[in-house]
Amino acid sequence: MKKTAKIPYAAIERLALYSRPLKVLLKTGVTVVSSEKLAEYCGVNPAQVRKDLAYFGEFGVRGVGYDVNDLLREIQSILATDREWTLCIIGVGNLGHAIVENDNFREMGYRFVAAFDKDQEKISKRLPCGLLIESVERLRDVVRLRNIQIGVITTPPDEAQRVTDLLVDAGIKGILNFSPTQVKAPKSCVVENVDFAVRFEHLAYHLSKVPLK
Amino acid sequence: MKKTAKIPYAAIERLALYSRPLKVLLKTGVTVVSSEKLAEYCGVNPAQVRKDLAYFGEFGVRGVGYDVNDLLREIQSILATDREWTLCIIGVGNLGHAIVENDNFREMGYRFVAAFDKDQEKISKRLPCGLLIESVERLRDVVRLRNIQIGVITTPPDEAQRVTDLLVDAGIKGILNFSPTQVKAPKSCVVENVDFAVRFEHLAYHLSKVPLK
DNA sequence: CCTACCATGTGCAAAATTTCACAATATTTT
DNA sequence: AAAATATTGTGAAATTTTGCACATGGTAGG
Ligand SMILES: NC(=O)c1ccc[n+]([C@@H]2O[C@H](COP(=O)([O-])OP(=O)(O)OC[C@H]3O[C@@H](n4cnc5c(N)ncnc54)[C@H](O)[C@@H]3O)[C@@H](O)[C@H]2O)c1
Ligand SMILES: NC(=O)c1ccc[n+]([C@@H]2O[C@H](COP(=O)([O-])OP(=O)(O)OC[C@H]3O[C@@H](n4cnc5c(N)ncnc54)[C@H](O)[C@@H]3O)[C@@H](O)[C@H]2O)c1
Repeated sequence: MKKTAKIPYAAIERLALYSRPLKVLLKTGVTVVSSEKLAEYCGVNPAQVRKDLAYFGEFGVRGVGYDVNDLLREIQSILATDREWTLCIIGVGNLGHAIVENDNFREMGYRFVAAFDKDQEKISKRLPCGLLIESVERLRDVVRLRNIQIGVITTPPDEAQRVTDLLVDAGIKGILNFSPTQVKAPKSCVVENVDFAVRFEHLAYHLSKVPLK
Repeated sequence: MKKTAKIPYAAIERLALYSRPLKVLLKTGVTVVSSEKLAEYCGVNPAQVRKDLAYFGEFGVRGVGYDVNDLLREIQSILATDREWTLCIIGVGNLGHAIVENDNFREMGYRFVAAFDKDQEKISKRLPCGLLIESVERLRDVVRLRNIQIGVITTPPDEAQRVTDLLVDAGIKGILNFSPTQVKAPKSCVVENVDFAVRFEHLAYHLSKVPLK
């Protein structure tokens, strides 16, 4: 594999996808898996699986397949989920609550160490996970003090850019924005806009092409 | 534009993206927008905007741009969000709760008319939006009775395929699966797997490539 | 009515991504 | 130990998607 081949954006996302069945196989006691099986579990082409993995190294054994445990560790190392990340959430509404309380994220190494809101009713309340909701006015200080790397935005869309600017100003390195607007930040801060309502719209589009009987 | 050009999957998702700033412009009283502006708001190339729209028709006026109101309606018509869809949710945990309670979805035409869980503690409780949580055992009957078209899965991943099979059996036409596993269904049922934890992993990957100071 | 101007719609080239097909290599069978 | 079988890694082909560049058609001002 050419050393500096450009890695498709989609390949990274598929890597994450591959890790899901690997975890299940590991628990089930299966030790080896082929690109064909893995592809089947994830609904992709086997050559795609092999090529995606080949961007990062040679993890398989010809004629045999991939060692489940090894491959999972390799993928986690590539995706940097083998380490701890410190995060904060801004906007503790229904979605923010769901994300912060999700055990899965903790297991993946995402540790929420702060939660901010601007609603006086919510500030100073404690979440089930133990996290205290703080005023968004404290954001800058708290981000610096607790060395927070990633900010997750779950405010309404009209507040999202303002919150982004606050986060950037506080020196945050990455942002996940769940509000349905594209926020912008300087190159020093990596932004991922996650508008998952588009998936509803995508489904509706497909259903509208299909006779609904 | 060639009549039967194959429409890229990504084009559909971008259409949804374009609708977000259009709604804001409409509210702000702006009546006309150029592909350049729209592209800027959405972080894409202006030619891309024009080409995406051209798959479906000629919505603009040369030398002028697009009428905000008209374009929004066209997009909503294409994405079939100009009509009502009836949905149910399976798994009323934190995420399921957030989705059902989200006003935005209702405004987009997604009407949740049933919520199912298997937890006896939750069954028969009423959600803030007024929806009653019902036993998943009633799924088949309720789906048919209330003419439900789309099922949204927010159960843990190890239950997702079972729930999918139930939904398919009940005759559902589309499924949105939010659990981190790829569920499979016959071609008669359109499935959209929405594993948004991959976006966390994607961000972590990028941050690990960047010096974190 | 003519001219200057502007932004769309689109043919075509470029780039990116996916898939094929097979050489390479490990294991199992005879 | 040779043959048969299995499955990876990858160059090259096929396909898909994006972006350029400009003709086209509409507006506005004189
Ligand atoms: N709920 C969902 O299923 C869902 C799905 C996709 C996207 N979203 C988006 O996620 C965002 C949150 O959704 P939700 O359902 O949790 O809404 P919500 O109204 O329940 O929560 C929003 C929270 O943000 C807080 N907030 C507002 N402005 C703030 C600011 N400047 N600083 C700090 N906190 C602020 C509010 O006080 C509130 O607690 C919205 O943009 C929504 O469109 C939600
Ligand atoms: N919370 C998040 O931010 C988040 C993000 C991404 C993905 N997810 C995924 O979404 C799913 C739900 O997440 P959550 O945080 O809401 O979890 P949760 O534990 O709060 O909720 C799960 C709910 O599903 C119900 N359930 C379990 N099996 C069922 C069955 N067979 N039929 C009907 N109901 C059943 C449970 O009783 C519970 O109420 C999980 O798969 C999770 O991985 C969650």
